[in-house]
Amino acid sequence: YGILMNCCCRTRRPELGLAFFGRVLRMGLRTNVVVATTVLQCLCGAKRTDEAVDILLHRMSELGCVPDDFSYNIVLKSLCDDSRSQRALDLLRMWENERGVCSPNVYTYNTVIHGFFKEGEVSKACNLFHEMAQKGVPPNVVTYSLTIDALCKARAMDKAQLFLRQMIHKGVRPNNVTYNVMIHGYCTLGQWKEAGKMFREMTRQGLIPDIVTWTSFMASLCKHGRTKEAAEFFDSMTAKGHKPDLVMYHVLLHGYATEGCFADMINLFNSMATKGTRSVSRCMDLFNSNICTLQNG
DNA sequence: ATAGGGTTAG
Repeated sequence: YGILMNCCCRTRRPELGLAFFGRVLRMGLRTNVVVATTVLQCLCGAKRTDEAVDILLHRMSELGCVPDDFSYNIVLKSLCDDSRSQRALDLLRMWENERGVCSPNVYTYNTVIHGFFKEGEVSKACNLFHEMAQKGVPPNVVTYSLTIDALCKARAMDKAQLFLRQMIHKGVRPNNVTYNVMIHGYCTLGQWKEAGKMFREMTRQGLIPDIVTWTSFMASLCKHGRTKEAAEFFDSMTAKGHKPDLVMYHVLLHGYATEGCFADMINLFNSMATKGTRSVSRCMDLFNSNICTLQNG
């Protein structure tokens, strides 16, 4: 019945899963941590976080199963998504004090750090960043990436750059996400030259820019009144058979709309039905030449 | 079974 619960949860019918779970309990069937955690996922997916907290803290032990790290992390994420990261931190503290079989792991810290950054609680996020390392949970590529992202969004590109160097120094390899947030940060500020540097560093590491790299590049062009260049980039992409996704269309459509290019909008709208491929790896040279053009112009 | 990146509308 765990599988059935999971289905209810994933098909966005949490109430079905919960009703079913209630029946299972009334029938006197035993449950275990995995199934109980699926119930937590159901509740959190239905934005019923408080009930999930209640089950986590009280009902699970009544049912004879001890919450594990997955159970906690799912509820913590839900609290953070509700912009209640401080409540999440309180729960994390309770968990630590229980001194049970498991303790907060890298997922836990990443979840709450991300929550604090999202709420603008920068110092609380930074405190946790330092705390996790002290407690023997080293920050990983996700921790660094979300921290760098927060710095970029605060327009603190120098600090973001320092964190990037620090992670490399500590042996944590940046990935696409890491470089994408850096490139996005520089492009947003119109610092095309710096963005180009990041792009080259990224490819030098053997990383292949993806649809997110291209989309944020195009969006920045549009925001700087250079929709025409974004459109050219887009056209050369599609001409090579790469299939843009919905977000990319939105970006360009919005760019056209802003500049009053309604005929182009209609054309693009009609071409959305055209087929293409998903691969974007061959866009690298395109991006490179675009960046070069921008630097020279 | 859990964590991070791109867009728009209002």
